[in-house]
Amino acid sequence: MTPTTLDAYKLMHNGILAFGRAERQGMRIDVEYCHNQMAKLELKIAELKADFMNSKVGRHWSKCYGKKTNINSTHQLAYILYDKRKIKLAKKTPSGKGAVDDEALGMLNIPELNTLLSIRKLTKVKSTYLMPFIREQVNGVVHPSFNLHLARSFRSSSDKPNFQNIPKHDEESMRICRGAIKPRPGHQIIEFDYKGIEVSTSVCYHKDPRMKKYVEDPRTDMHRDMATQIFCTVPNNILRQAAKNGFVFPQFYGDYYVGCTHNLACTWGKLPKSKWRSGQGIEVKDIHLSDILIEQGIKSYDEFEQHIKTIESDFWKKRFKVYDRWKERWWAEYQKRGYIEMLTGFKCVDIIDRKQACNRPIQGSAFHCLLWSFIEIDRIQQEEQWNSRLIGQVHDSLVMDVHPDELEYVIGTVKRVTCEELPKAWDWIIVPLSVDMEICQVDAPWSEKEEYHGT
DNA sequence: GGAACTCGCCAC
DNA sequence: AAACGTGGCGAGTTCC
Repeated sequence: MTPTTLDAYKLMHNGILAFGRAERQGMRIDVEYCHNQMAKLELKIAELKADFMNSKVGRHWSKCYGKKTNINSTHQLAYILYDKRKIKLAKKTPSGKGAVDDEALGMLNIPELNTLLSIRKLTKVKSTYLMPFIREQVNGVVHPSFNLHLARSFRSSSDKPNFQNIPKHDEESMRICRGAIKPRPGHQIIEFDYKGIEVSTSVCYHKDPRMKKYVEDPRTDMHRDMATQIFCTVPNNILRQAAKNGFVFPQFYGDYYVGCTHNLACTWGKLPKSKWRSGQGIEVKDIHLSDILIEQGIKSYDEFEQHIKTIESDFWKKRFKVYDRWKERWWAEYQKRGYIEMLTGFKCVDIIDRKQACNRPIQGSAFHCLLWSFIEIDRIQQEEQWNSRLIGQVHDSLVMDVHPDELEYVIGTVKRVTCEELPKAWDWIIVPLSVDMEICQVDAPWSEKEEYHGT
């Protein structure tokens, strides 16, 4: 039952064939829509650009660069802001120069820079998504590649066009980009995604009883508990999300309290890196975050950092101490043997550091769960000659183009394969699995997706 | 004229 | 001791 290297090989082999069929199937692109959206974006970008060039920074810029002024150039912008206008660096790039990314510009508090951020966002949508969709489509269909031989974590990657990074969280970008992707006529797009598959997979390695409980018992909620501890209040969904994306996942990936504090305070809590006053930060039930934390004796960013340091220590040394010990053992074993062995049968022979040694088996095996399911659903879809088709995959989710008459049957089959048959095939899976679903109406583009709870 | 680099940003 | 894991890719720039 424990997969061997031969099993691992077969997973790759069958995975490539299944992905090949999805690639050949491809997905419809509404080319006319793309052209219309691009025209709209160009107009908006031109307006915003005119605004910006009329501002103080904009005029200074064109005075320095004349005809060579390029609003897309980060180098030029950094030169104008930091060398010409002598603005104090808000932030540095990894190589130590003045940063001009979203966060850095936000911190400078110069109104026209917000215009620049809007321009960047729209330009990104146009040149990274809409233009490649048009470039890559053949007769209105794109055929994204899904690669199994590139990611060192044994995940997949996707290119030409990349199907795995289409905007989802920013509502406006999501609407424009996913609005271009449509099902075949008379069909509908459905996406199934494994709920918390990386956390579940990690439990299969370290078997931490407290994390196992969180994964097994639907009445418990790890992210909500962490949000309660971090923000010292009954958390709403925004704070829960903040705890999840600003603390829990970064901690799993190897971040530490300094980085997490920055995530939680600046990115999510909208709190400054200073002493806090009443009325700062996001609002939670009519109360500002700063007031909640000040009430608890956390009166400044530095005190919040100490608070998070304590929580980090509690997280690894008490709450999930079995997971913590597993990381030590796992790293020691890698150092001794020179490779790590995944529960899916893969040997990862590579020069890696501690974080990579602990992350790869988890990320890799979590993806292998999806891959196994993809292969099996692909097999059934052929054998039973479905009209519905697998068309893509995003690490922990699979995307299908389904005929409405087959919808209920497809959902039943996918749920059975992903949540029942997979754990039967791999007995190392010691936690229950579940999937969430998003579905679009017949003929509707992917932007119209909605959570689905039927059957 | 292309390779290689930096920076920035999208996804999980 | 140091400090976020895995990808793709566009745009600008520099080097050869």
